[in-house]
Amino acid sequence: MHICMDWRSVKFDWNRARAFLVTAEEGSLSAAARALGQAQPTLGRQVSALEDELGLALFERNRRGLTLTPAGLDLLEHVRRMGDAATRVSLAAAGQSQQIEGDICLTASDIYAAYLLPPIIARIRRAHPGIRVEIRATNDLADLRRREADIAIRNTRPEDPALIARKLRDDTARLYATPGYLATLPTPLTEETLKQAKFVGWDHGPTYREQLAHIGLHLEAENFPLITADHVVQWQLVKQGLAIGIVPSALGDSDPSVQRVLPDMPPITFPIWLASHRDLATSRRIRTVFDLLAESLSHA
Amino acid sequence: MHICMDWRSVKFDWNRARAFLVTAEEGSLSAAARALGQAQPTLGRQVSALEDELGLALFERNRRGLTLTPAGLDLLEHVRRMGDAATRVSLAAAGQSQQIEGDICLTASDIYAAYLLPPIIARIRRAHPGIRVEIRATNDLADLRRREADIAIRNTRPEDPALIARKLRDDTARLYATPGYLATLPTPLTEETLKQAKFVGWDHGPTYREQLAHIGLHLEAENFPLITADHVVQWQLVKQGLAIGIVPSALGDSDPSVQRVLPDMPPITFPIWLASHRDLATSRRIRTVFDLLAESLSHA
DNA sequence: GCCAGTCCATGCAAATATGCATAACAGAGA
DNA sequence: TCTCTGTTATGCATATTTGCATGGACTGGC
Repeated sequence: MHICMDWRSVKFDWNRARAFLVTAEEGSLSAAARALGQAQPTLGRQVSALEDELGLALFERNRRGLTLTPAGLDLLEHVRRMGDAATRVSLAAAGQSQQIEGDICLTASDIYAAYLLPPIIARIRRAHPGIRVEIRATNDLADLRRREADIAIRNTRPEDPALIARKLRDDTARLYATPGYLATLPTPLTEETLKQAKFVGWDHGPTYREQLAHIGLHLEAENFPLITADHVVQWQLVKQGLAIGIVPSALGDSDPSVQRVLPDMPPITFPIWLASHRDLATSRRIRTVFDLLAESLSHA
Repeated sequence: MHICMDWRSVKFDWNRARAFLVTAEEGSLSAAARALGQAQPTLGRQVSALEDELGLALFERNRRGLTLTPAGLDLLEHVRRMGDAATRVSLAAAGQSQQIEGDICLTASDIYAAYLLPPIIARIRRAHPGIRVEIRATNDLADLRRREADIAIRNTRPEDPALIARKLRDDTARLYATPGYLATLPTPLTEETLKQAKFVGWDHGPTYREQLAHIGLHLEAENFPLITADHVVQWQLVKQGLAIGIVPSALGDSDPSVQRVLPDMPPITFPIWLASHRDLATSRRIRTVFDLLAESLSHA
């Protein structure tokens, strides 16, 4: 420790710096307020107070919002570093926490979150009522480095070395449709006649078709009149009898309103991975949930 | 900007992190409160609140003070990074400031601060009444990187590349004593007979004697019955007629109560440097004071 | 041209944090 | 042993900050 360290440079209100950071990153006071769970006037006043404190205009106030001044832009760079350090503080703190009680945030693809996770969440809640679980259902990979979630369930191998990951098992998905829809197709149904059927697709690109080509189904763009990146919507469309869709076997088989298309066709297989930030692994709560998830998910 | 960045990891109260940092660095809540200009209960409550927020014990509360827990120690490391970033924010902000009004902190050796600086400060205040000047009189080099001061007057060449430095001129110091004291010495006074005189020294080490050896005066430890690192005290001892001391020529010559010892002896010379942090050079206020100091100090 | 949706600024009441005064306690030194 | 200086904790009155409910201004779509 320094003999007589003075904290002149550290005396300014750090929360105001945070307000500035989030406002600048989010682009508006209102958005920042939403992100931070505070009121918009609060953020506005905090930013103004910071400007007064530093004697510096950080934003230019237009009618239509705020734009950073050059000074603000320069400062933002430094405040970002502060934010990064804050993230690491938070990570380390969560990792140190040995309490079972507290919040935990899981992320999974929408369909896993909707149909696979709920019974497991119930089990977690039963075992540890002190844990509050937040579920982030999204198909883009949440950034665990930035702590957008504590634990992620993914279907690809996480490559980030900052993460610890465990492969649980391989899951399978198959083609499903309602009997009503299948009746509209030519019989007998083969991989060849299936080319006249309609499918629900992921996206407009070719990746989905390539996936299907893997299991011997060569389709064209015309086969995909319905496109949605949301798997739950996909599943509901299939249940409505509008098209054939790829659905996780566990979900498809458990619903009597649909049946497998070409039951003898090999399924699509994909891995189930569980991932968490390395620094969080020391947290008792996160460890507990991680293990419970692993245990629950690994046997199909 | 990320599509839907969430600020979960940034939501915790940053001021509490600051409270923790300063408390840990200063060693006690009271010291931290003093350093931060807040009340001790405030710091205590902020730290407690942080502990609650993180669900983590950071300090062990003894009756006699606080000691970091292992978790606190681990966290401190990360919070330090936040503090460093905060320092840089402050530096950048100060550098961006184009206001003349505001605070500025100078540092100089005690004797320069006491006898050289005041008239120059008066000049600064006359020219720019909006500037408030704080003077940090200390003989250890203030750390400009940590912004313990904005501008430093030093007698050695600043080597830190983060600083901008300007050599103003060489200053001289000579041996002074009161006529009364000199009368007690053998006559005629020569470099040889001077070996029987007493001197005021800096420290117990040999550096002071080496300085004197440079100008042809070879003395022993016995010549230094008075030791003080404080030059102002040194000067007062000389004026009391207790011993011979090295005093900046400007100061010694201006005081009729003392006179040069061996007037023909070459003076000790040392440079006067002005230094400031590179990031601060863009500040109009600091630039202004820097230039004023340079102008005032460069002609003897 | 109007309407819905977005943004920021301001007034005011309620919640929150702060500072002061004080208590209780531990060690150093006379 | 007693004082003196240092620490942290607590009660309470006061400042400060916050959130809610507005108002005003702009954009884009119909």
